[in-house]
Amino acid sequence: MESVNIKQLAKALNLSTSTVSRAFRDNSDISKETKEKILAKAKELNYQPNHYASNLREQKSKTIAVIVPELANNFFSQAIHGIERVARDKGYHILIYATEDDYEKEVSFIRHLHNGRADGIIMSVSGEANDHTYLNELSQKRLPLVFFDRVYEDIVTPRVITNDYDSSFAATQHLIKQGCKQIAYLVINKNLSIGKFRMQGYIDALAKYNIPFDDRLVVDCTNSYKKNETILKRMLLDVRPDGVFTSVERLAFATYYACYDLKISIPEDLLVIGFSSLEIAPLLNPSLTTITQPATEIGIQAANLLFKMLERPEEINPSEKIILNSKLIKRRSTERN
Amino acid sequence: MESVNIKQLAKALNLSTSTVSRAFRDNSDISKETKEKILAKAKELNYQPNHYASNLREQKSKTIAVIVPELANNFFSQAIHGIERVARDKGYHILIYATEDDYEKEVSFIRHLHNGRADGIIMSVSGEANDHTYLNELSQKRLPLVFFDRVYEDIVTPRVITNDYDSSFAATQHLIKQGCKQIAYLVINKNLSIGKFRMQGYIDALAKYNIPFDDRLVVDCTNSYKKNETILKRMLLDVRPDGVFTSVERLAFATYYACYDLKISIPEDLLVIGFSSLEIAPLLNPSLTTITQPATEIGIQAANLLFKMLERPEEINPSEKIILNSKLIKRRSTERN
DNA sequence: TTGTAAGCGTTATCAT
DNA sequence: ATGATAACGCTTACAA
Repeated sequence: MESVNIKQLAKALNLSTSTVSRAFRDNSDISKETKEKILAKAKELNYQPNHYASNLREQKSKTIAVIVPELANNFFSQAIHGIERVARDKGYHILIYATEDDYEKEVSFIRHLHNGRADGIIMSVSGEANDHTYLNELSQKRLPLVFFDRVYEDIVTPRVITNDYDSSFAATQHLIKQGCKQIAYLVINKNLSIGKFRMQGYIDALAKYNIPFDDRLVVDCTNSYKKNETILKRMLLDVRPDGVFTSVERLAFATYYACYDLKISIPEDLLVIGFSSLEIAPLLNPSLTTITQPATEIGIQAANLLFKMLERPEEINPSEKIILNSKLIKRRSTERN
Repeated sequence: MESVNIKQLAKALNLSTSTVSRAFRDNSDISKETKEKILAKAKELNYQPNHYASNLREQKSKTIAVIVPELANNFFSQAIHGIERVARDKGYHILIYATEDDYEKEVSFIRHLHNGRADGIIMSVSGEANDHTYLNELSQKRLPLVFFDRVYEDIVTPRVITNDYDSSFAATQHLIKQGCKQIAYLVINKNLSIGKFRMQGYIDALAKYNIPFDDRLVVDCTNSYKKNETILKRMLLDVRPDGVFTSVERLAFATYYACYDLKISIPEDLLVIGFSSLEIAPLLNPSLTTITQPATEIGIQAANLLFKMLERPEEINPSEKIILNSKLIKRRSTERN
């Protein structure tokens, strides 16, 4: 890159670098004339202030890092979309990191972000391990962090989550009211906060309606399509549930596929409901009853929270928690004829 | 951020900053002992070399920028996923920019990237304007650029695309062989290269089977759900096509919604085929026949191309073009009973 | 093998 | 209103 720097621009104008620099920041004293002259010449020579130099000098990067478990995922891509909008408005740049649910990667990303690359972090955690102390390094060094959706309960930092317990309760209750007695609960990571809260809602709803809790109906799934297929098919055949509640979108799809294969028809033989951010849930066969999280809004709020931390840290309560409501949208997959 | 810098680390070890610096880059001469001592202390003090200082010094950022029209989109999120994997392997960071099909934003992003923030750009263009000369500034300054999927034909730079013409031809031919005589072609931006190639495939396939081309069957859609609904419903009622070919995933969904509303049944009354990266196309009602682009692979190849440009620029032909094949996957939406 | 010192491109402080 | 200069944290000749 043979790009123009401030010195060359200054020389071309017979001015000092300080004057030129001032032209690019509004505050300082500078005559309108020279400022205009400078900006014109800058455009002509295609001058862009080098961000690395500025960042080094100013000790901030105008950049935030977003860490998510995966990118090719409706929920996260919508959330990132929300974050992007807010960040763009503020003139911030966004670095993206995907952990692929790998704890090592998560730690490594976080560690490396401590070098000034980003002014703050918005993260949905991988949840694959129990030692989150490395995160406390963040708070020591005051690199602001906001969690969204998937959080670590033992780390104190602002977060944006949804009313998972209530939604789960409502979802389970909905199945019960539709006549289900044997409701399977599909989960990927029971240890994750989200897994726990969602599961508790399920358990409590069963209890409320005096439906006995059955171990075999709580199904631990994985991130592998194939394994899930095996696990699910076995469960569907062995335990014969009349309802399935999936704590994660992907598992609802897996259930559909399994049912197609096994000629179990939804909703005649089995009712299905799931957490999902899928916009085309109405187009599924049958249309899928969902608990829909306001994914974009979650991203927006998380970003707003982070910027509040950056701009007015004193106003932020470290245990601030924004809770948004998911919506239960009833569709054919839970309709009793 | 009160983080440790190289000076403090050096002082803590009674060494010079240069020695410490050397410990973090493999090439230089340094004794194993001191190196280990340094790395140990660095870990203890949680030292991370400041990237902005390094970047400034080395004149490179180990960062690439990815510019896409939208984030909450199957195709782009899969492509970004592919890019991410490659970049991560190379130790690069990724900046994300969404143009929302706004030409101004595209220009602004590109312009601002000329300040050293990124070493290269991977972009799928917005296609909203005809003046792309600003992009030539890139090649003057040698900020490497790779296009993927949506490209500007008049800019010479490496690109990764799919065999759009062939796929379109095949899709149209498929509909014809299924008995369609009145095939609508739904497009969002006819001027975009992708729009053109895909449309040409459609036109040529019609010609091959002596089906007259009908203006009214080429439907210009927008990015607005509502407007598309109106446009589509009117077309479906007025022109009464027996087949619909959508050049973009979203328009296939729009067609489904419109058909549901109008009680037009797919595939009995209307066959539908569309470009789409939707992984759950088999779950739609009816399952959707798709031309599926290898989205993740496109991202991977685009990233590989960019890194080749960065690492061995002399080996790269500026008009290099990688063409990947999409797959026509037949499903219920184009089945004649 | 290690240390010294210059410089990457900016911006802030202090003069003028 | 403008200019000179030091400093941000790091890397790399060059010197020792």
